[in-house]
Amino acid sequence: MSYTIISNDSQSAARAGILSTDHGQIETPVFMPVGTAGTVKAVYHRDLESDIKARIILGNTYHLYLRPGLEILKGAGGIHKFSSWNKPVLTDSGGYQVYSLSDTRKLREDGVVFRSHIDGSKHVFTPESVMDIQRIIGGDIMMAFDECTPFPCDYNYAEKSLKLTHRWLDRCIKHFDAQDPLYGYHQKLFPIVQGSVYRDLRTQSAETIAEYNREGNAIGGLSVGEPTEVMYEMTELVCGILPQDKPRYLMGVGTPANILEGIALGVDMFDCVMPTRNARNGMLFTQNGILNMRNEKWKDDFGPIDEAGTSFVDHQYSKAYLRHLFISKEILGAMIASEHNLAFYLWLVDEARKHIIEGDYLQWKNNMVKQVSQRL
RNA sequence: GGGGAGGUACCAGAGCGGUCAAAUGGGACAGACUGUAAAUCUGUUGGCUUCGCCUUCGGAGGUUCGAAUCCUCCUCUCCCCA
Repeated sequence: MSYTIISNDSQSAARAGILSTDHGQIETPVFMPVGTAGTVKAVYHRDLESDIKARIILGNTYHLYLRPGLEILKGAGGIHKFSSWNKPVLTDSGGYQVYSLSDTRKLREDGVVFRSHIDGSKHVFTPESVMDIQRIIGGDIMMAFDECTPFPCDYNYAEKSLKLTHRWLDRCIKHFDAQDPLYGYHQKLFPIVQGSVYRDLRTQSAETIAEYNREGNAIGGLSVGEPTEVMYEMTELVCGILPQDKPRYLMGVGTPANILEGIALGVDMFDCVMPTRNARNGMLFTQNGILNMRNEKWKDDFGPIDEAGTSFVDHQYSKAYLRHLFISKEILGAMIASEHNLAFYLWLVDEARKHIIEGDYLQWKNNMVKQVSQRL
């Protein structure tokens, strides 16, 4: 895997690049649709590839480990073959589940004891076992096992958690480097910066992670409820420390505006459930703003879903029809909205890339942030 | 013609003398959602000058300090028998 920067923006930290993997090249900045359980919910792989133009998708260690389980994944020959997705995959480590499933897990030095949310059974995740599991899942990019700290989070806990995450990182790297991939293509490991909302902890973490000099680096523990300005502040701080020549991945972010701001701060990769989850709940993101498709005002709007949209769904279906589908709780509504939102997100990062290369990113971004944040 | 059951908020449907502007569903409307335990969750849903007041439980009277709840008549619906 290699990362090549094509263009650096002169007015911001934004850059355009190409990340190469054995399953293909990823032009950055990029948005990675989330496919937790081996599926980007409600979207065909066919559409993900040709209509949405997804360049890489996510899978989740915790969820795939519980279902279908390692035997099946191994038997299938990894997640690409199992799900018939031949482009790159990034697997999250389960560190987010340490946060989101905090009611059903116990944190220890060695690792985390989880209670399965499916059947209550007990499972232990250690940095080593999480590396092994991600080898079996077979993602092109694997993530270090960390604790995503909650917000708010007091300083003492944030510091303690950060140190644990760093010790785990060291174990992840040692174990990862001692193992070969199982399916004949390369896998890379990205470490994750933590440190909550504290500048000194973030600095310390970013410096620690920079020293490992891995193929890419991630920023975690943000977009968990902290003020947006704090998220930007931490991102800027960390991007200033992480290696310039390696891709930076801001985990779990975010809204279209968050992504555009993140790019300006030097982030190359994003993922978020928002375009898919919110789509299933009736929310559409467009370059002109946000729509709640359940709202009564769309009931007789027979115009296209999004005149400026790049997906076929934008022109094939009307707002009135899509509203009807949501009001009627028809599955097709979730499918159309998910496809639209993802196509929009991919369009957005693609436009960002063009403007970085053309040299007017900042100006374009400032205008676009205003547009996409409007409520329609 | 005879016998029986019943008419409650947008719909269905509890309530059967005061704690009822009226349970619960559904529908409608609005909001939330950021490395997915989410096709989920939350709020509102008679009116108003909204810590209170006014008008509501088929219609009209009546009993009572007090009625959606009891009585009388009217009216409408459904079921059974002829």
